Amino acid sequence: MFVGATQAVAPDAASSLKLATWNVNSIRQRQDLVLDWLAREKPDVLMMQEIKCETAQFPAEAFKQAGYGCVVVGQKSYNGVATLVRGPFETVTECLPGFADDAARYVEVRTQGMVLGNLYLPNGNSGGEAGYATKLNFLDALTARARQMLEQSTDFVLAGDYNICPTREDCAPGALGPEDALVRPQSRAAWRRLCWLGLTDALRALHPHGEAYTFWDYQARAWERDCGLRIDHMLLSPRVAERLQTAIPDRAERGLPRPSDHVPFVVTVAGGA
DNA sequence: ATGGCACGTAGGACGTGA
Repeated sequence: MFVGATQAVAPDAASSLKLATWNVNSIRQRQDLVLDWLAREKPDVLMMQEIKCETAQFPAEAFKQAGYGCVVVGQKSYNGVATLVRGPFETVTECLPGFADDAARYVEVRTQGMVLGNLYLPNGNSGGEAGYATKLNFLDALTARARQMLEQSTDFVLAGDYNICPTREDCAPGALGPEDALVRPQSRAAWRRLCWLGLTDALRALHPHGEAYTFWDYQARAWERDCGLRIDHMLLSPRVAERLQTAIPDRAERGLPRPSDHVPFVVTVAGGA
């Protein structure tokens, strides 16, 4: 087979991999909305956060009928993550190595030749300084995990609700005070330490500037005023970053009835073949 | 500045979210 001139990599549904992350704010409240979205968008993988239920309460059967296998790490009332995968996969870990906390905030799967970490970072605004320290500890452990996978030459994506606005333009004017845990300098410094391992912020790699919010508060008519935040992210390891095609927050989802306060963030990468 | 909204746990308000 003749290999001709280099061709621009164009998004191609047949050969590209579609990955999504979405903080659903209770899967029991959002089940039908998520199923509708899956039927429309047909991602290969959906990483969900804040499912807010115990593992046994997760509607796994409904998603199975929609064509997805799932791994669920739930707990009562709060937190909880679940990853839906079309096609074969295996679970790598159901907790973040090096983070000593029983909160359900991390799950990792291997599929399509890469490791996909699904994470829900502590908000950091509750529990005083100890609560904030937990957020930084999680980021330290995540950074160590990323470093380990880089050393092993593993292709990976770290996706989820980071609860960090990386820069000023990721936070609408007046949306948060300067002391908020989502914008505190220490939070942003920890984000940069993670990125500086050599990871690529999928959204900013393709859209270096401008608003790309993924969250609008339920309060104060935040959606109507477009008073949003960019806090849901995907970080790509180097070889995955070279395959990056698109990165789009699905804003339309926020305007539907009874939405989550977060919208899906969708990234496509060229297929392995 | 003030948390005004939504969720789960309750079967009242309250903690949490960001």
